[in-house]
Amino acid sequence: MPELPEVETIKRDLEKRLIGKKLLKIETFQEIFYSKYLKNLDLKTLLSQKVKEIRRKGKYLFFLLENKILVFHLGLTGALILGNPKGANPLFNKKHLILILEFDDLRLFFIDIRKFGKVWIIEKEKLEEHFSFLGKDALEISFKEFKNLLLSKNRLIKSFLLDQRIISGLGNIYTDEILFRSRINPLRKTKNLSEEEIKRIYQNMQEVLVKAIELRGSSVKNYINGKGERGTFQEEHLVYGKRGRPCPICGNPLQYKKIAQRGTTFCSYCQT
DNA sequence: TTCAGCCTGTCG
DNA sequence: CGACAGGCTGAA
Repeated sequence: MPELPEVETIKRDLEKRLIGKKLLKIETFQEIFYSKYLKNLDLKTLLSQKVKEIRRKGKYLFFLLENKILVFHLGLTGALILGNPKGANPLFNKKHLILILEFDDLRLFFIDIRKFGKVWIIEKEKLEEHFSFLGKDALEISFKEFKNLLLSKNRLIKSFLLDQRIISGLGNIYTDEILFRSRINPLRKTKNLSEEEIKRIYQNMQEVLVKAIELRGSSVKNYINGKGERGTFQEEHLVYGKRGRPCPICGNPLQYKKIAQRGTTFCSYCQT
């Protein structure tokens, strides 16, 4: 579900309304909640703290409270919605509700159909330490760093881009879109890429992500933003979810193959 | 580096 | 019914 552009959209929606608000109450709705969602529990320690800041790195969201940090990872189908998700949101179903965070005059709903999401609480000073495993955010990394990382590995470019420990934020939609626009076959090994090819990948990565954020993310199925609305970048998808359909450049049917354990759609003629 | 497994839903 | 789905983990 949410990749960098979707998580960024949610972040922007939430920070607009939550900064400075005080957390008054937390309700949980799943029996499995404590074991599955929360790494270290004790939600009570969060109460009566104000939201100072909301940050994102890769696909992680951090709510910085006064002396704790509440961390979310939305997995495949997690959603964070301000206001009551009933009504406008067709996705809403009580059995997918995981928790409600009640702020001064607002309620934040965390819902998750497939329950692959995660929530945990960390100490304020431990943010760096806990997330040092995570690679630089795809929008923050420089071309030079990107190129050096890429040449230091010898892996399939698709699996390289998906590996959150190297660069964070890309998932299956955006890697396929970036590789198609860069005319690079997802099976290429990183070490064999030329400077010019690396540049294409880097530039398309920046452009696709920026454009997708502008359009408030891709809603293929379940994704909705912090206001409970769909994004529109799916209308710009050239290959993702279009296997068998004609390649928008050459017209040959788009190929589909499992690469790096993920369904991958690409054009074997245009992507070399 | 592969692979099942974690879950629920949809589509053919 | 099987195949597949915006992700990630831990074990073989």
